This record gives sequence, C-alpha cells and structure tokens, in this order.
Amino acid sequence: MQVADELFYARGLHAVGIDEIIAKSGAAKATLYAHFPTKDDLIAAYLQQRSAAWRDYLDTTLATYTDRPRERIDAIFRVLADRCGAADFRGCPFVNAAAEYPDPRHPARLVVAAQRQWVRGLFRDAAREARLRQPEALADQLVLLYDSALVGSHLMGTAKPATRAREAARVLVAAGGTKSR
Amino acid sequence: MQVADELFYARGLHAVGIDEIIAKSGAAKATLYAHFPTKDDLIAAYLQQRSAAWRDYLDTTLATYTDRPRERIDAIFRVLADRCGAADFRGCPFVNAAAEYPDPRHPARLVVAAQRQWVRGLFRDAAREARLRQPEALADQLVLLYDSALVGSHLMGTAKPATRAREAARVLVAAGGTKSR
DNA sequence: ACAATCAGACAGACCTGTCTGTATATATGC
DNA sequence: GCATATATACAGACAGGTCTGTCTGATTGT
Repeated sequence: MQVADELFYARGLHAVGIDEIIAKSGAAKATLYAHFPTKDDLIAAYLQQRSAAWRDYLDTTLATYTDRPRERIDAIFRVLADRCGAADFRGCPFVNAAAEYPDPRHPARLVVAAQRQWVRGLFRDAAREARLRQPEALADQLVLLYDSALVGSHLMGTAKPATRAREAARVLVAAGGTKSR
Repeated sequence: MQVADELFYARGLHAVGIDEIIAKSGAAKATLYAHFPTKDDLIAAYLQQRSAAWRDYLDTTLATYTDRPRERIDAIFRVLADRCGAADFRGCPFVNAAAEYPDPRHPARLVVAAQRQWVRGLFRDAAREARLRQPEALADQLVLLYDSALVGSHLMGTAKPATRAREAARVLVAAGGTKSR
C-alpha cells in the first residue's frame, strides 16, 4: 500500500500498473487482489488513506487554534503552503484523481467528494466561529483558494501560488465575506 | 482531430487509446501517424488547439473592454463562469493534462505552461492598465481564482464555484492588490 | 492444521506503433 | 481529352509490449 501510494501520487493513476506495484512492493499478486478486489478498489483505498492522513495532520495542527478561528484559517493556508513546498509535492491527489476519472460515480470520485466536503467544513466552521458575515459564501471562496494553492503550486513548480493564496485569503477574511461593492 | 478532442476532454488522455480515436473518426491509422508521429504529439496538438480556441474566444470577447481594464477582469470571470456552466464542461483541459503527465518536460506540459503564461498576462496587463497597486501580485491571485473556478466547478459539478471566484475577484480588485493588513 | 502469503504462469484484452497493398483525388504532360 | 505521375488517404494485418484479473501449488507464520 505504501508503494502504491508513492507511485500513484508521483506518476498518476493510469500510468502505474498493478504489476509495477507488485514488483516494487514485493507482495504477491494474489495477496494484493485478496486485499483489493480490483484496481479501482486499490485506488479508492489510496485516496482514502491520503484523506485520512491529511485530516489527522490538519486536525492536530489546528487544535491549538480552537478559540482563534481567524488565525485558524490562516494556519490552514500556512500548512498548505508548507505542503506545497515539500520535495515530493505533486499537486492535490484528489484533484489529480478527478482529472483521471471523469465519472462522478467512480469509487475514486466518491472519496474525492467526501474529502472536499470535509475541507469546506473546516472553513465554514471557522468563519462561523469568527462571526463573519456570510460564512457560507466565504467558506466557498476559501475552498477556491485552497484548491488553487494546490493546483497552482503544482503547475508552477513552486510554492509561490500557495503563498499568494494565503495573502488572498487574508483579504477575503478581512473583507468579512462581503460580496464586493 | 475533432474526435480526439472530444474523447480526450471527456474521458482523459490515458483512458482513450489510438484505436478508439481511429474507429470513431473514420481515419486510417497510417493517416493519423502521418500527421502525428506519436500519441504524445497528438495530445500536445489537442491541447494546443484547445489553447488557441480559448485564446481566440477570449480575445474577441475582451476586445470591447480595451479601455476598461477593471471591467475586463470581471468579463474574464463572466466568460469563465459561462464555460463552467456548459453541458460538456469537464474541468480545465490543461489542469487535467498536468494531472496525467507529471513530468514538466512532457510535450503536453509545455503547452500547459505556455497557456498559463498567457492567462497570467491577461490579468497582469489589465491590472497595470487599471493602475492597481502591485499588479504582479494581483495577477497571481487572479490566476489562482481563475484556476479554482475551473477546478472547483469540475469537482462540484456546478458552475457555482466559478460564480464565487468572480465575487472573490471583485473583492481582490476592490482591495487593489493589497496584501491584507 | 489453518490462515495468510508467496512465486509465477496464464488468459484475454488493450496498447502504441509499423507495414503493405489498394483506392482516391489532383496535377501535369502530350 | 486521356494517360501518367504524385500526393493523400484507406483497410487491415502485424509485432511486441502492457494491462487487469485468475489460478495453482508451495511456503511461511501462528
């Protein structure tokens, strides 16, 4: 599973075949299929694991901001920028998976959708706790910036877009979720 | 080429094979390979064509805003939201391609990079002409929102993220490219 | 003994790219 | 106008590799 995780993230879901995962992990094919009946199941499990790991990490990091929702929002973007600057960063595994699997009913897409709900929940809760006007609209906008930090940093090959997203998020939070003009 | 365009966009680059394109287009394999020596060449051509078409469309649409740079920025997001609401919308072909081809030197990625440079140029030029403070930083932020409109609308299956991106862009433009606080 | 895993062969489908001979459209020369 | 040459496209077979998933018999761990 660890090998699949690395290969899928680094190279793409279609680009990595079962045989390569097996060769690199040392597992037997029958064992892999015993645990994951199809490749789609393996992919969904890979995404689920990524989702769970990211959630755990963010939950832990944000725990110190429980009573400071505005700073919590900024912290999310700080953590994100750190992630985007990591040596193995290759974009958002969820966005990447959605690009490769257009069908919203695909098992991978279900994991992606759930993950996005969770992220949006982070922002919505923080916006509410900060008593910002229109927390729902602001949450939506912050999710946009979250996405774009990941996508932009991937495409540009630097973490600069994540930094920019963080700055933009500050502007939006400062504006309090107002629809401009 | 038209068939390849539709299939690649709708289903993904790896998911569509040469034989399927041939079967659906009525062309002979030898003809296809006469025009495009490898599948990668075909993919790059597909993206190039998408890029050129989008540029032409945006250039035409924005021509009426030549002397109104602020409104031009908003118009970009309006056009984008229209696109995201189209029945055949399946995310950003360029972001999708980057997800499937991690190597920045891949032919597809070169087209993607050029396309992104062009988009950023649109925003930077408009920000300069509008005499906004920090046009470069603002352009970066607007590109982020542009990306996120596309990605978000794809993942959510509605054009609502594009609408939200437009609102956020207005906030950023109103703030004039300020780094918050 | 049983459960889990392994090594590795297999099946059938699909993939990219190569090749041959044929067909069609167009241009050129007489 | 007709014959010929050339350019372009076609039908389809082929090669070799890769893919996902199935299966068998053997091995290892508890």
